[in-house]
Amino acid sequence: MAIDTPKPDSATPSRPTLHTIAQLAGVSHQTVSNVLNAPERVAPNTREKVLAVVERLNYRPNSVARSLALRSTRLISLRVGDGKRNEASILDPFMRELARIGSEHGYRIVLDYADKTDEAQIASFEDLYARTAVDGVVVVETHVGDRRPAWLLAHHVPFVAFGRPWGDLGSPHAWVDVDIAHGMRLVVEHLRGLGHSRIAYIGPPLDGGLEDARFGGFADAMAATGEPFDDALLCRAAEPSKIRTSLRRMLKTKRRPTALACRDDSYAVEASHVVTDLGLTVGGDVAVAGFDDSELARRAQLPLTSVTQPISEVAALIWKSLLAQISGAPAPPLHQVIAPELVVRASTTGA
Amino acid sequence: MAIDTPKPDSATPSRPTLHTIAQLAGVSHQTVSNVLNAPERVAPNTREKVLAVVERLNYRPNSVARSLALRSTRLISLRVGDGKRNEASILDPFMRELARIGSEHGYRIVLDYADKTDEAQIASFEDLYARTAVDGVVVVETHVGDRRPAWLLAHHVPFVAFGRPWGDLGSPHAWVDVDIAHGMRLVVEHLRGLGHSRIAYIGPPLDGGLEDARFGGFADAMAATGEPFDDALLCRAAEPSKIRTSLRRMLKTKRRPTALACRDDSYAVEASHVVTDLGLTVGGDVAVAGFDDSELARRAQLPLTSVTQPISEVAALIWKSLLAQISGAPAPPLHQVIAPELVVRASTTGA
DNA sequence: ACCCTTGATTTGAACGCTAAAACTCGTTAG
DNA sequence: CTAACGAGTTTTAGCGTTCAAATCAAGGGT
Repeated sequence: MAIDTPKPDSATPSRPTLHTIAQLAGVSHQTVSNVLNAPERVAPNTREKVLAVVERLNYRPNSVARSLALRSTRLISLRVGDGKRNEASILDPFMRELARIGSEHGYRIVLDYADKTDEAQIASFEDLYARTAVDGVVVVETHVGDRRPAWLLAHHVPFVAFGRPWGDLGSPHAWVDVDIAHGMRLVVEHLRGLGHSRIAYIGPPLDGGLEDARFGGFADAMAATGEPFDDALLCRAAEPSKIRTSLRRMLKTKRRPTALACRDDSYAVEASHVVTDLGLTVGGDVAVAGFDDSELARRAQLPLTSVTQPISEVAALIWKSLLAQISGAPAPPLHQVIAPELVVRASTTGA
Repeated sequence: MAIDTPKPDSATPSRPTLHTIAQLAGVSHQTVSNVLNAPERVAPNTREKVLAVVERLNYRPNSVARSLALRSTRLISLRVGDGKRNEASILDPFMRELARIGSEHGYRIVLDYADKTDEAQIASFEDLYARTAVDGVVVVETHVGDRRPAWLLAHHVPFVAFGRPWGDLGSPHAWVDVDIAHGMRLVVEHLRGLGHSRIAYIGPPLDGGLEDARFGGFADAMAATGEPFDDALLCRAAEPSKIRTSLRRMLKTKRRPTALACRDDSYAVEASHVVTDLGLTVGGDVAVAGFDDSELARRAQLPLTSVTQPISEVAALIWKSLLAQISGAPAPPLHQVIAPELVVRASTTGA
């Protein structure tokens, strides 16, 4: 058995392989593999002998070769966009959290760039699938009429959606979502507890999905805790400038709201600006509550009462389901809503 | 030549391989490979024949097998942390931009979780290196005494740093950085142009690197454009609360500053709050300028004048250098500072 | 007619790993 | 005394590509 003549002095010293270790330890390559993957199969003293060499050369199995043999990349795809049109600020910390938890299981997140449209994302999935480039996918920003879950399901790609399947909660795919209605209820109960009865809702137009749930949660909680919601106190627009003018008008009316429940921190910040511009005080004259507990909320002039998105729990559940799907264990798909929590700050209680 | 008996009806239909295509097209697997990678080598009519099958089956070469044969993963590692301690907000859009540009070259960004310490990150590199898990690395948040570049250099790992090598600008590794001194000069010139002579600097303590450059750029520009910087107008602290008390005191003095140049938008937001708390107006009584042009700046009560971080250009240069290093082309390492631009908003010009 | 070239294609080996089958050899049972 | 066993180990055969060398067919020149 000829021993490879080592290359003279290549710039990049070639890394050791199973074969290298095997030769140095005087065993076969498979024994080395066993030491690493199924130590109980090999006799204690050969194990020691092999491990000594492994450690000396700081050997680690080549992950590409491993992926080929095992048909598993240990990579999960997460789509990113150009971030131009206000892609939810909650996604960045979520991404980190996914990466963090994944690393505990030997998995990594790979960023796949694609436009926001379902078609673009499905084209991306198609590519990843055909090339077996990832073991699974995390889908974010689900919406009404979302075509992605059906495609992934049809192609047996392991995936979990962050966001419920609008329209069909019983869809046979795994998803996790935050209980927005509950979050809104917490906001309403908090404001009611402070004595507010005229509470306005500030948000974007309905979309048949997420926005309906947010507003619906708010309206339901209003009805359940006292005087139901008064439509005159609705301020709904997509553009910040429209929000401003519309809210300004509302705040000038005789029976103006004493509290504003906002769709998210971004709207809440906008609303706060209007309040102070009118010479009113946030937290004093008008209570303002946001949603998401983003940096925006924490860093506002008067820190905003908000609702935390439990992204750690969401990420943990997503991994749990993903890993289960990948391992092929037959299990009922994950369908879970997680209750968020209220964070009370000065914007509702006053300074 | 026996044709594989197709498995009856496996749940996941196995994807076509080169071999599959070859059989259906009646050629050898290598010809199929050539059609895909070096079309000029194969006769036009066989090419057509093969392409027809490729398209019919929607075949794409398995990227793992390709990686193994080519010894290239087309993956670049970017470290992420838990985001707990305020990891620069500029990094999130930067990450997206890296992913976007990479996708144009068939490369992807993979998130590798590691603590902020150099040691933790080097341990991560070591692992990636030994397993040949990536083709290169993007290093961010360089600092004084950074141990990462030396390690990567010693192991011939292609990498580019976003951030100059503090202490040794001639270091033989590739880096890109934003010309912070120039950014500060733009701020100072802008404020001078508005007639301000008493301009304060608000920032964290010096660190011998980045912070010195920021403050130095400011002080130099001050000296170059009129009255040099007055040490009494320095407000330096790491904690937001200390910034607040210290700035409050400064603004109550007889010769208070009429403008505040801040280390970044985060400090600027903090400073703005102090200004309005004292009953003064931002943009009127006191001009406030930030740095980074982050969401915080755009969404402030009075939008902040700030300095844009040219992350698109930075990302583009990083890819250019990375790809060059990976291709092995001998080229002088990239050492480049990019000039940022000033974005004037109401916080300095008044509403 | 013969050899040499050229272009198109195929064959064989390699990339570095794992799974499964095959082999060794000291024990134990029949 | 031999057959069966089983723990430990090696051998063989992939995984799906690419690269390098080998083969083949068709001309072209002498």
